[in-house]
Amino acid sequence: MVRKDIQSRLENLIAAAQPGEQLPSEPKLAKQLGVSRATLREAMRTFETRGLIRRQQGVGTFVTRPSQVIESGLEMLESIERMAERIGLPVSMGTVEIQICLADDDVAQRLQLEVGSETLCVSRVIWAQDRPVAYLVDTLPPDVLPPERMTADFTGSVLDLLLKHGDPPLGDSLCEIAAVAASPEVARALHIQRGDSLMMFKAM
Amino acid sequence: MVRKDIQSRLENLIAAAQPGEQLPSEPKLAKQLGVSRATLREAMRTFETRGLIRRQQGVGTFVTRPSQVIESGLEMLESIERMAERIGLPVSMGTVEIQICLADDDVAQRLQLEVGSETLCVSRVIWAQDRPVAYLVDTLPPDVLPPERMTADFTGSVLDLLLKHGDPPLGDSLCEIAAVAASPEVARALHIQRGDSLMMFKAM
DNA sequence: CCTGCATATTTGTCTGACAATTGACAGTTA
DNA sequence: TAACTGTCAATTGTCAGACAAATATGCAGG
Repeated sequence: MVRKDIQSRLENLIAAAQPGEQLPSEPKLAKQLGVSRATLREAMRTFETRGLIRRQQGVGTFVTRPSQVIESGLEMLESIERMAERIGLPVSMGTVEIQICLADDDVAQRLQLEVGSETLCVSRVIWAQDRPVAYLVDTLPPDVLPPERMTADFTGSVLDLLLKHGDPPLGDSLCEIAAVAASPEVARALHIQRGDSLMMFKAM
Repeated sequence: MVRKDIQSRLENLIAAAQPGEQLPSEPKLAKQLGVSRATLREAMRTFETRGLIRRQQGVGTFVTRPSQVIESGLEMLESIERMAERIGLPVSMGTVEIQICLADDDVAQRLQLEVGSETLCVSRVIWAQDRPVAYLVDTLPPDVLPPERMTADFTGSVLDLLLKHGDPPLGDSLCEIAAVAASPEVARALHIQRGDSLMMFKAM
């Protein structure tokens, strides 16, 4: 249980460090923790995978700002952009895909439409610091929003748009999230492993 | 760009493998990919961190993709813990509340029970770093689990309990998450403002 | 059938070395 | 002076081989 030990010690070290701070070099850290450099590197690799540190050859290892995904849990309804703005994270939207979908059974019932009627499906990937953080699918009844407004300059979230247009969103809006296996298309868009479980947001 | 290369190749290899399948041993894989074992291990460590593989000393490396749609509801809790773990956030469970609820229309239909029959409702708050991130409600048919086992020492997740008792997870478990306004009781438990929007997990 | 026990296999860790990249600094030149 | 260049040190990335630890497997003996 050597690696796990130094992993927790490293965790504390990283947690105590300021964002952007440079960690000691690997040989120093390895000697300081009493493990070989290989073991230290494997532990460091986990933190790099988790996005806690950034390593650059010839420069050093630096502590990055911890992701705030968890904290978003309660304010999920708040737009991701707002959240990112609050914490100062650069967020960009990836490929925006707008399709006309036919309402299936479930959608039709929730939106009080007829099965097979046309709905507006807006799907997009949201990036934060070169990492995909969300794959968002919005299903809208076509009369809520004219499509030309979307295609024009669509930078905000659907929620923002709805708020801007004065529609009462909170009354009967429903957000359903399901853990689904990433389809090949989604996996490619997100650069994640196909089959990875991810959260799918179905907001109506 | 050696590690990244073999990382993508490994990604394909893992994606093509069946869940539970054993990968070739590290020396073989390293030779096959043309890298040293240390480099291979660092790449493998990333997959282990992401939960795609499981390694056991003396046994081997196995692909552990939980692509089962079953237990999707219970998986949600696991994904929260895993997500938090990936970011390095300590997650704990708050007040566990167990009630006998009467199945309403929706619940009865999903669990294939009669409307009004008794069900076991387990609700609890999940904390991550002193912040409530989820309010989770599990509804179980009463014959799945005797209540006295719950009240005794309930520290793990429902999933742990079910697995421990050897009960096969129901084939059509469902997880529904809705954004609801916090009721006064919930608001008090969460120490948030009444009326705040939060995510409610309904797992069956 | 079961119980030890030796053995092979596999992952975990260590050691030392070299390669690749980058930043800093002194030296050179227009 | 300002810009460019080459050298050097520091740091991460990769490599090779070895041994330790854990586990499964087959075998002998009860």
